[in-house]
Amino acid sequence: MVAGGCRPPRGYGLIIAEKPKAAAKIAEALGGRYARRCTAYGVPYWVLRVDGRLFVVAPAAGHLYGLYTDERGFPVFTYRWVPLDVAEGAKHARKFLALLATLCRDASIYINACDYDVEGSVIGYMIIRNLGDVRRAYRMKFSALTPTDIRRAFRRLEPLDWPMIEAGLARHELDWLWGINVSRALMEAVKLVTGKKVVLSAGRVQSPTLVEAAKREARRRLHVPYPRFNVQVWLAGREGRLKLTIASREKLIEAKRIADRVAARGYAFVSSVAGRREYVKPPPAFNLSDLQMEAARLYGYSPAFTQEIAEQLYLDGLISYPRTNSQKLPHTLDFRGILEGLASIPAYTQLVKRLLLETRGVLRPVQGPKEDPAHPAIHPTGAVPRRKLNRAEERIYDLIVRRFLAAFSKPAVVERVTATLDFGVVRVNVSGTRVLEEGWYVYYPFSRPKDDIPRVSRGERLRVERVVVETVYTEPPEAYTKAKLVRWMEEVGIGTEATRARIVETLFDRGYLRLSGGYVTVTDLGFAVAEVLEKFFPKLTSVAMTREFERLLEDIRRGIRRRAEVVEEAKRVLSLLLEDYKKRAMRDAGLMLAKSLRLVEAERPCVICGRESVDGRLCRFHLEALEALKRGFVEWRRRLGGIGWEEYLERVASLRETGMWVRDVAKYLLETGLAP
DNA sequence: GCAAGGTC
Ligand SMILES: [Zn+2]
Repeated sequence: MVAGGCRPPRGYGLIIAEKPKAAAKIAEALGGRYARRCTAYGVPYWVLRVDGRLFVVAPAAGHLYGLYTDERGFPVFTYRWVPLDVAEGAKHARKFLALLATLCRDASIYINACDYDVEGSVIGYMIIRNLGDVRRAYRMKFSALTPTDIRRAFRRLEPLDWPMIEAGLARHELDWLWGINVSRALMEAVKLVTGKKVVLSAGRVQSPTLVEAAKREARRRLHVPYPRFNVQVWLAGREGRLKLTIASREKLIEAKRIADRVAARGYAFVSSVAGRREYVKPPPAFNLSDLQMEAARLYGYSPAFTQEIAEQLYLDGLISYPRTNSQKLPHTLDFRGILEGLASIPAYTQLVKRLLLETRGVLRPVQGPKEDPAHPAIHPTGAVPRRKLNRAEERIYDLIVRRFLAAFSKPAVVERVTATLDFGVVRVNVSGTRVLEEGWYVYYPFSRPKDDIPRVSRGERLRVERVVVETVYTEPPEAYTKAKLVRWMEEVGIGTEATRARIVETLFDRGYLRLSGGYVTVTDLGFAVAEVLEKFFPKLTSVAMTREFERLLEDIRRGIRRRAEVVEEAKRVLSLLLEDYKKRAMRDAGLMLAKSLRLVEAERPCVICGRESVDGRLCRFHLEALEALKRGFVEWRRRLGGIGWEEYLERVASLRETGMWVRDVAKYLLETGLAP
């Protein structure tokens, strides 16, 4: 350890922060200029005096302990807390543990100053339990890492928050029990059937996500496009030409009737042109998933990549903590200081100047609805980059800065112009927008709409130059991107800001998902795991399990239930499920999984794809596709007013919109000439 | 080797 003031004499108070950045803020808030920054084991800590008493502020780095077992096989119900380098091989944890072990030895009291949430309670508690003494421990409770909040929390130290700790411990145990046991159940099943070791996994968050992706993928592959008939017209007016779809009908005959009458009339009359002003409020500052969505939309970045970049910017001191759900910028932040800092970055000098003029120095940001227990929305710190940012860093930083600036700006004024065109048989509204006042678009141009108002005037006669009936086809549901999958997880409330992108990547690492042209597709293994889980462990495939856990944890926090009873109940439920599975279902599950991996031959292969068939001819996917094709034929005949089976198959087989399994079956039927 | 949760 460093000499002098960095080795305080026995009897100091040890304040444990969740991370180095938080430790620095706490030290500064409590010790001001007199906080001495020291380093040991490559980890910073601070020594300071408050009212003459000596304190040391030292950081953890998130969880430094995790659950671990050395038992093999399943069911496995015994586990213990061990240092994270043992539990997960997390080498970086070692130096933090080493420092905390050293500092805990001579401390007289221990103060858990980790983020005030269940995980923070567990992080601090495990350190104090293993390296210090819980009988001399306290909790600091603050909802933001601002000097005021920190000082207030320090003056009002509370005893250890046992209900919160117990809830956090229960969360870890429940996830471990379900996750480890069901993962092993999957792997053992494959091993039983093939003798091979394949890494498979399941869990409260990853499994509902996999099932969601599989459902979407199946709907896409089973999509039978239906025809629609659009009446398109080319018009000529005083201000130029325009092309419009003026009607869309399911039945060809109806669309044709409209087209004929429009052509016969030869003109359209502009019966009205109306403009309506809309005030578009600036969006709030980013939370992590908003940032991930924008980076995906604008630059095609995956959520995990965006997060990695944001974390680096945070570590470099350029932006605030990125793993936040908050869309709020609390007034305790030093807005003016941040803006002054940004003004010294050439790219933002003019924008900041403009913003200060526009707001006349009254800095009141829009606040979004989403909240976070520990961190505000992502914002720049105002620090000037001390190195050249790479392209991705520059883009992400730019998005964050601009979104922050926009939050203080005025609404944009957009005019929506709607023209009503009268074709005799139909009246059509054509609308478009134009920006009248740029407002916040000046700072955040990425959401600015294009000017596209219809160029026609009231009372004008537009000449119909051409009329065509165009056949279009219904589109399959949209494929997920990684960012959309992360957003789905957020919407249904599973995972956290810190874990969602990582868990999506886990599904890829397991071979459940693949990327194709930037879109998520589900592999045969992914479908098989989803099917096995839904059949044998349906609870784990539903987001309802997270809701149930939340209720249980809340009960523990309120003292209505005890951790031990909640954990015992989970073990009981799992024990029944797993014993039953082992006896009756494991071979079936193993076969389903092994066949999807092509480790086992199908007994009666699907004539199209070789997967196991249901009826000796088609697999479950192609059988479903055949059913969809038959239903589609009825609909196509209704819409077209008559079409033969073979022509129908030919058209469906050739359409871009057709789902893969449907196309397979259509082609197969055409080749073999088999009747449906 | 397997979860989900922290953070580096
Ligand atoms: Zn098949």
